[in-house]
Parts: sequence; structure tokens; C-alpha cells
Amino acid sequence: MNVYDILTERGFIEQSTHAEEVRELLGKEKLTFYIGFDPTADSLTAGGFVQIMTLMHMQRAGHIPVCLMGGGTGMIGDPSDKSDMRKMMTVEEINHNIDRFKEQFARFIDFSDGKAIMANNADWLLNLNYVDFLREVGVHFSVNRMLTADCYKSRYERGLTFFELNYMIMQSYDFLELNRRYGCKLQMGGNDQWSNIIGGVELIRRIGAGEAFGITTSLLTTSDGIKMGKTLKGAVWLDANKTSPYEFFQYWRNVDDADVNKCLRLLTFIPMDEVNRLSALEGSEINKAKEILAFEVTKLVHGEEEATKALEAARALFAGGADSENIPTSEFGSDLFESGLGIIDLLDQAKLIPTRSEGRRLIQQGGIKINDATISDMNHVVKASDFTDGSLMIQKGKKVYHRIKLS
RNA sequence: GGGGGGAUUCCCGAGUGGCCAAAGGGAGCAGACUGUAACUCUGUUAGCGUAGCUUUCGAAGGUUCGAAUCCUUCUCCCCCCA
Repeated sequence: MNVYDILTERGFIEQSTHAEEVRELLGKEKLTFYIGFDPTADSLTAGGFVQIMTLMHMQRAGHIPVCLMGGGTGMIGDPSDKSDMRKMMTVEEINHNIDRFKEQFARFIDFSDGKAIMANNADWLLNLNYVDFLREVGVHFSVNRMLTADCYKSRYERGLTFFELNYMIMQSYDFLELNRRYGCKLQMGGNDQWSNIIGGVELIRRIGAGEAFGITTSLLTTSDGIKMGKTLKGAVWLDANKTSPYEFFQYWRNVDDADVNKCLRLLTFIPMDEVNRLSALEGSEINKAKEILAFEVTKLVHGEEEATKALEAARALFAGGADSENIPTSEFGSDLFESGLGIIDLLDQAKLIPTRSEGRRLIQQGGIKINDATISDMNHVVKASDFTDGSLMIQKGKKVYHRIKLS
């Protein structure tokens, strides 16, 4: 099966510049293609994982992915989808982020024997000669046309700087440069990148550098069209230090019923007939599908061992399973509880609340339980005698469980 | 360069001397209902504490018993004209 068909079937593809031609090309030759990533944070997010899945599908089909780090474009910031200009990042921040990205990519993509390429557009963007660039590249862009692009349209009223207007040109130039360096013929990216991608495709074609294609993929949004991958703590990160495997697992375990199908298609390699069977489950049965979804995604990102731990912890907490070994836990010295520790202090020290006021609020509203008993007094004191076998369970709200162990 | 408008708590957006920690909506959190879902309803959303106190309305000063609201300077943004 042609990888284009696979991507279509799984719902990755949103738009293609030349659907039939690309499909044909992907079926008959080993194609070098690229996806760009802006190093705006020190870890990839759930949204970026869809792009990684795209890379993986393509690599499995024998094509050669180029992971382009936006070391140069990151210094500008993509104006699409941003209501205001993104804050400027320092070179140090950007380089640090790129290093983290590289580590993460290495977990998903095989870079051995030229099976994939890592590139950084800082290599060619930072030393561009302004006049040469304008003469070679700038002449091919019509400002009138650029302004009609969706990503700029929204900015037209709120203001768009020349600085940002150049983003599209730089990204287009990236494609040209990759085309020259590696014979890269295809650029993929999230659907919000459509304008920028067409820019590159047109540039290559106009300059006479041969054929070029673009494909955009589905964004990870909920059925309401809102971006997925956000939690109270911010984004869902792929970095285990920023989002623990358990939290990561729980995020997918809790997606809306309506989003199960999409997540299974985009975030796992589960065969489509199985995906369809799972997402067709009704009522509480669909929880099985969610569990599989959470397990599979966590396995891809954090490995099977961590996924199993997360699954067991979740089952222990929510389904009354026996093994509670993998539940999120903090250890405290037993001397802390000799004379008793205030409930607010405990929540605070276990990092379960951002402020003590939040803790009081939770208690007032009956959102805190210790060993299954609701705590209604905010002056409640937790004593050593509350521990069973040196362990105590705190429940915050309905879904957040945290165990305190004495050390 | 000239003229006009604006900057409010996570976001949007009211508020034009005390009744303002600041309306309303969004989003989040909690409770009820549930399937660790959705919907709906209720509560809640600066901090510390339960007496109240402290910090907050772009920044710094000033007027006043008292300012997010008035004055001065500054920074940034938008619009119109050139």
C-alpha cells in the first residue's frame, strides 16, 4: 500500500498541492522530504508528535525525512495563528532547545546510514547577503498575494511587521535550500503551514529548480476545533521531566469520546480496522479504547516499561486494581509527622497545589480526600497514625492521586 | 513628521475619585450527575489568613483624607494624514 494512501486513510492529509502526482511519486521512488520544527520550547509537544508520526510513517515506507530545526526562522517566529508578535528568543535559548529536540527525534527516527537527515536552517539563513537574497528570492514574491494568505489576513488588521512578513519567504527559501542540498522535493507540515508551504513550492517551480510538492496534515484538535494537548500545567510535553509518563497517559485516557477515533488514527500505529472497531464502541465500553489509546501513545513516547507502569497505576487507582506500586509518590521523612503536619502544608510540600489559597479552596469545596475520607477542616492535621504501612493516599479532585510514603 | 485612540486581574472585555480585588463572558478548578467521557446545574478563580491584612489595573513620579479612575513624564501598540 502506498504511504500516501496510508496517510489518507488515517486522516493525516488535509491538503496537497498536487495530490495525484505526489501519490505516484511516493509509490515509485525514494523521496526526500522535510518537516520544519520551530524550537520555541525545550521539548516537543503532543501537537508536534503528529508531525513525528508523519515522519515515521514516511520513513517506514522507505522515504528519507529531513528534520529541519528552525534555528534561523526561530529568531523571527511564525506569525500564523499568533495574535501578537511572539517574544524574541535569544540565540542561546534557541540552541538549547534545538539540542533537546534532537534528543527527542533520535528516539523516533532512525538517522543511521542516511535514512534521515537532521538540518538547521540557521546554517544558511544567518549568513544571507541581503541584496543577493532579494535579487534571487525576493523577486519571486508578490506582496499583494502574500497578504491574501490566510495566515497574514488575520494579522492585517492587528498589524504585521515587515520582520514577520519575511517568515514566509524564509520558510520558502528553506525548501529551496533543502531541494538544492538534498534533492528534497516535498514539504509536509501542519495545516496551519499551508500558506508557507505553497510559498516554497512555488518558489522552487518559478526558479526552475524542478518539481516540488507540499502536503499539510491534520492538526491535533478536539471535535470542537480547539487545540488538543493542553492541561492546567500548560502543554502536554513529550519530555518525561515536563510531563510525567503517568500524566501523559492520563491525558489520553481522558480524551472526549468524540476524539478517540482521531487520536487512534494519528497517534498510534494500530491497524485501521482495529481503530474502527475500537472507536465504534459505545457507552462505557469506549473506555477500553481510551485505555488502549493511552497505552499505545505512551509506549511510543516513553517506552513500553513506562507505559505499563502508567497503565497499572491508573488501573490501581480507578479500577481498584491491587498494584499501587506505580502511583505518583512523594517521600517524606517520618519525623515530619511526629507532631503532625497541617493538611495545607502537606499539599503544598507534595506540590499538589500552586498556592495555599488554592489548597483552602479545594478543602472548602470538598475536593481533598485522605485515605478516602473527605477533609473538610482546613486546619486538619495529618499524623503518623494516619499512615498504613508507611503510606498514605491523597486524592485531589476526582482524578489526581498522590501517595505519600514515609522514608 | 502631524493628528487621534489605546495599554485593566489566565484570555476577551466593563469600569472614569471612595460602594473596586475590580461587572460580564471565555477558559480553568471543585461539587452534584456520570463511563477517569460529554451535557447540565452549583460553587470558585491575587496572596496570606479567616480578624482582617498585604500586593494588583503598561512604568515612574505627583495631587488627594482616599485613585484603575485626575495631573506630569516615559515605554509600547493601533488608526488617519504625510
